[in-house]
Amino acid sequence: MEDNVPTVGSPSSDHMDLATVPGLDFSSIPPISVLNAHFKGEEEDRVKATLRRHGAQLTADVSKVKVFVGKVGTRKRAEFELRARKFEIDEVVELKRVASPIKQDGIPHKRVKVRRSVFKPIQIEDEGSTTEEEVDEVSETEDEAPKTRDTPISSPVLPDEQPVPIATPIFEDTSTDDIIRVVRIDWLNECLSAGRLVPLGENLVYRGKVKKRPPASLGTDYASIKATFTSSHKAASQTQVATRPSTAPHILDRAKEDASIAPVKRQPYHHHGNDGHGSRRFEGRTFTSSASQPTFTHQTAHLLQQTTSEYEGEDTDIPPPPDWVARGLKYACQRFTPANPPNEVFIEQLKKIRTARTLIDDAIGVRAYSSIIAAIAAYPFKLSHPRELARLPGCDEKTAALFVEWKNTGSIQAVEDYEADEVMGVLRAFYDIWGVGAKTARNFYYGKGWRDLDDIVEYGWNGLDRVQQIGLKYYDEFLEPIPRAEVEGIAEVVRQHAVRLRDERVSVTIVGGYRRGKTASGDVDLIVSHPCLAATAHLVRDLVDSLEAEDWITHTLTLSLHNTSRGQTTLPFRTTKASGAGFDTLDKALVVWQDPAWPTRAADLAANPKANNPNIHRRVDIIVSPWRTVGCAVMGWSGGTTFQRDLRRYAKYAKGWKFDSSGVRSRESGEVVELEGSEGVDGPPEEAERRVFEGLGLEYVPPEMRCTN
DNA sequence: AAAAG
Repeated sequence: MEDNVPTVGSPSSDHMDLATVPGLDFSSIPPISVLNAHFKGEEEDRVKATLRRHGAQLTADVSKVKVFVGKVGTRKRAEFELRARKFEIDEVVELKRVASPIKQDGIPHKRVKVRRSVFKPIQIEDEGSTTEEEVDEVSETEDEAPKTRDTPISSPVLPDEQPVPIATPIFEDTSTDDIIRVVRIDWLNECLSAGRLVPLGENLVYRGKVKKRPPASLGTDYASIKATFTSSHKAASQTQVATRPSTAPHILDRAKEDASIAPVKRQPYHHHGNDGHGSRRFEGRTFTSSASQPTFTHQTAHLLQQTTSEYEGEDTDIPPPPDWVARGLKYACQRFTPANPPNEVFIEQLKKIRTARTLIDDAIGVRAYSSIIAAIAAYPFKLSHPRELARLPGCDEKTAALFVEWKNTGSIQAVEDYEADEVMGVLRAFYDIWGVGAKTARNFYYGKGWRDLDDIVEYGWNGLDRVQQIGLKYYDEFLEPIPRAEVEGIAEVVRQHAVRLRDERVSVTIVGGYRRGKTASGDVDLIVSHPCLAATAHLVRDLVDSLEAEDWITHTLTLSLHNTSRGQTTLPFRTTKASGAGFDTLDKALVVWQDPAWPTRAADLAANPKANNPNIHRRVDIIVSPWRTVGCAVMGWSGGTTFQRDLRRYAKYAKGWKFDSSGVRSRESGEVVELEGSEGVDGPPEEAERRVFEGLGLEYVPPEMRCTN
């Protein structure tokens, strides 16, 4: 496909032609620079070469550049790129566009959608690794990005904006202002196919007046990082003498700036979040995409070279790759991941970047970082050289660059930015409400204009659903870690009730973080089972009723009986899409738990029948599994998130199966694969779990070695 | 959209 597609004029510019088009001359256009975001491989070099061959004044000098070209789909993205390069744009000259529905009403959801599809996240090198449930994931993965526009393709620029398109020089400005433009790369292709300069039209994504240009840069870009990195020696000679721009004052400045525009509080109906610059400028900071972090890009080029040169000649000191790397095992379920790995401190930084990705609702970025984190967490040596890192699955030179930055400066700019960003703090607080995800958190901030939890309570309480109200009511309590002893106590209560409801043969297995060995858990996850198939039918409901009757359960957040209503069979493969990635395959109750007993209870109640129970509220998940698939249930609920995701991917790609906590099916025939026998195993659920590992062809991984998060 | 790992 690559070679057959006509290259010139390819709208995505993926195939910039190498030929020189006679008569095409860019020399009249102002100094131009290429935005490297979203470029793959040699692409950026090809674009630059093409421009150069046609006489363009290519420059890396931020004091001169007037035009940026790149894969930039939206105004917002353009703003971001400029901001990231430390341009201060004083005034945005709005491009008037015809009938752009999104622009008209500025619906935040749509903006998010558009923006998200525009940037390309860290790439994971292995073929299908970004996909778990490929249906919904592949579609939102890369490539379609540059084609996404926030205006209809045909929407012309209004006449007053570009008076007489063809006759007038394309980049002429009437004013003496320092005008900067961001132009979509497609324009270049259109020029190439036309054989002459064509009007910018819709390819002019952004135009603004520069208030302040950034200090002179190092002129190094990402391509050279890659080159340096891959070449492994002789880096020092290319190293330019340069110091890292002092970031501290900059951050402070911006923090101040941010504070100054920071919201007058309590204006729930005044949507200052949407329309002005106010909050939009917070979106898509450095952490939106490490693929395009010019802030550290040229700094890092230097740093990486520096590090690489520091390590020159020490290649032999790099430890041989661990067995799982050498054998090319790329799934987290194929290796041991302990709780406190040697590179924990670095991993903490990456987790913050991932959190930022979560909060900007960038699922792909979250997955990419999760893979990276999981791989590093399984790496048994303290990382000393970036090249060690880059051989791990999911990691590449960008990851290595982060490592170098962290190693050499003790911090990572993207993390600093995230932590200094007030908006992220607010979003994070909202996200921590049970029942509120990234979308809702963002809507609270950008849509409703709320700035803290009090705002929600004060202005939004009635708009919350029941579950969110509960989440907010017990906000602090749910964030309190639960000690192991208390987890065990809760499990024991559940067991007693289950025994009372059925018989002595019930089993309660504590899964989740507890089983991975955490000293304290965020919630309690229990798998309840019974060797008799009939005994587990409707058991969740019976349990909830019973525990509620004794005041252990104060609220039921969700109760699902899907499995029972299906006759407790393994979730069918090719079911309706709505049944999702397997969340509601087993019967379960997500409840709020509280110990009903307290020392002075009797007296308190005597004095006041409505006396308050002072005990802390806890989140408890009670999952009921039929015996014949408990192994899958226990396995599916014990690992860290990435372990689980990779387990599904492994089952899919290595076995052609669909793994689910309610069992395993063949993707080909749709038939149940009975890894635990048709009636389940004789031993305890842990024994059944071992059988599942065996059946999947996996080495047993003890739960304490599934700490991929 | 959100909940689980």
